[in-house]
Amino acid sequence: MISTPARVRFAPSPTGFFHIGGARTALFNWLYARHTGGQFILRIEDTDRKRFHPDALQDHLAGLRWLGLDWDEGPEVGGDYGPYFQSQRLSLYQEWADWLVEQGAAYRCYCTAAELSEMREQQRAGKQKVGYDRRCRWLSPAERAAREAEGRSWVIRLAVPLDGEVTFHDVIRGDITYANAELQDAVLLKSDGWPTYHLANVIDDHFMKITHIMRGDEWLSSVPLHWHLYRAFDWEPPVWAHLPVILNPSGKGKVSKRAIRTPSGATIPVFVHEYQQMGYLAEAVVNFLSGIGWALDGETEIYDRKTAIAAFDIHHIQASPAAFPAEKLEWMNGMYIRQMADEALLQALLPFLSQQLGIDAGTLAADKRLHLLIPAIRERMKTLKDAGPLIDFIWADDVPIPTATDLIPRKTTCEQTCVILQAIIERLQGLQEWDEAGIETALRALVAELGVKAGQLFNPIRVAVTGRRVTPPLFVTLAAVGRTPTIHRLQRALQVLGDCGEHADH
RNA sequence: GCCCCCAUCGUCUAGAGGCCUAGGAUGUCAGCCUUUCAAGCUGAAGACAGGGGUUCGAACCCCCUUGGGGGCACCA
Repeated sequence: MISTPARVRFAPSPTGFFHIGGARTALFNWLYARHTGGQFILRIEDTDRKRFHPDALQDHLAGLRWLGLDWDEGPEVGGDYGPYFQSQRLSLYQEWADWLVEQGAAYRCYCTAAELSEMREQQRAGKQKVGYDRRCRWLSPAERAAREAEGRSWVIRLAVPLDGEVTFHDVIRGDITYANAELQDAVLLKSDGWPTYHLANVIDDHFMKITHIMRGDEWLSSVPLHWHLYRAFDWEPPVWAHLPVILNPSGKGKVSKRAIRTPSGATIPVFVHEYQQMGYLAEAVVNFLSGIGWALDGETEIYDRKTAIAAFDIHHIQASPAAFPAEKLEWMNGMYIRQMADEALLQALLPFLSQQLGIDAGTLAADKRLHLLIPAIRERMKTLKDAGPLIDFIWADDVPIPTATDLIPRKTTCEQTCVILQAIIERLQGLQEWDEAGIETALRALVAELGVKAGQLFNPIRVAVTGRRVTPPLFVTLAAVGRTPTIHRLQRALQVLGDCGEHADH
């Protein structure tokens, strides 16, 4: 497919942390830029000084980098169309807002917050439509002069047409028509001289030569306003593509800014850095996110980003909202973990294990037991966080003393278990090499010699040595635990069983 | 309340009028494998919201209803 290089942007506002829904928007923009051989631009929309959060910018940059969504222009990399912080472009917005006023396409409004809220109050009381009544739009030059003389502050509002309608095109949804009468004379420049989103995004997209706007569907209703702005400036609007919102997994309501709620009542985090901290792989998250609102071919679920880039098509993005498929991410992350090479998995695991086990990462990296265990636990993990609880007993000074109930297999008596354990101890003590293969050979031979079922012999060992009923595969586990602790714990289990009279019925 | 958008298995999706007795995935359930738990393999149940049109023919086009979502700030 031949497409002209697109210039697209991701334009987060540093008022909060990088949200998983924002990551999907960023990803789609990035995929489209890479697909067309164009540019992915990162622009920081920091015009809300009240809600500014000092850590938000770094959180976004770190999150994008973690996901591997590299930007061609923006913070820390620069570019020919900067600055890429709106707070550094204020004079540009002011200049063009003034120009609009000169052209008669916008006007100064002197209403105070108190006046506006009183107006809304009255509208509600009178069951009228709530919205700015344009009282300042019709002010005479003398009235304006009077207000300015009073030293009243003002905002600049767009003078939208009072009748007629506007029809614009959205790639994903087709033509959409709004009646101008439904539109507000929106504020373009605030009284502090800072622009609102409406003004800033139109001006920046124009001067940054943005060709396609891909953003959340919550912006759809402000497009008519933007359309009028483009027309007032006599600028060509970019192509609009409004992405479907991501809903809660229940399908009820937009995913919140704080936590995702599952039908079972559990909550799932929403920030990109939380997914990283929870042990999700960036590649899995990217793969997963690409499948919300878009599909590679309708068949393939696991694919790398190169494949996604090659196939990404803006025209095949779904228009309907999608519930966040949380269980699918779990599965997919597990798939990615299973595909990792031992060494790569080990490296990915180190920070998590180090924290969970309280052991220095360097020490862990050099620990042969960990290397032994990696292949054994890989398919038991859904996230990188799952490894620790699976193997922590290896580094524990001691393990819980098992109960007789746990030690004695089904359809086996206490006496039989004791006999089996005794035989195991002797056999393991006499083992030449303490490694997985040697242990397995010896124990399987013992199963045959004693004429018992494999489980009758293996399960007591598992419980005795690890204190758990569920563990990684037995032989590699024993190899990792080591001979001395293994024998010791087996002997201790024998003591637990002690006088079998108490457990005779088992 | 007003405006706009949306509507395929529980969920993510394929489907651009005949390839559809609707495909894939996840989740669920069952069987196999098996030293536990997983993983893996096999199988099962599971959807075109409803009603009208248009057409020889509709999941796909139009209308209505219903349901869901989004927006109505000197926030983005």
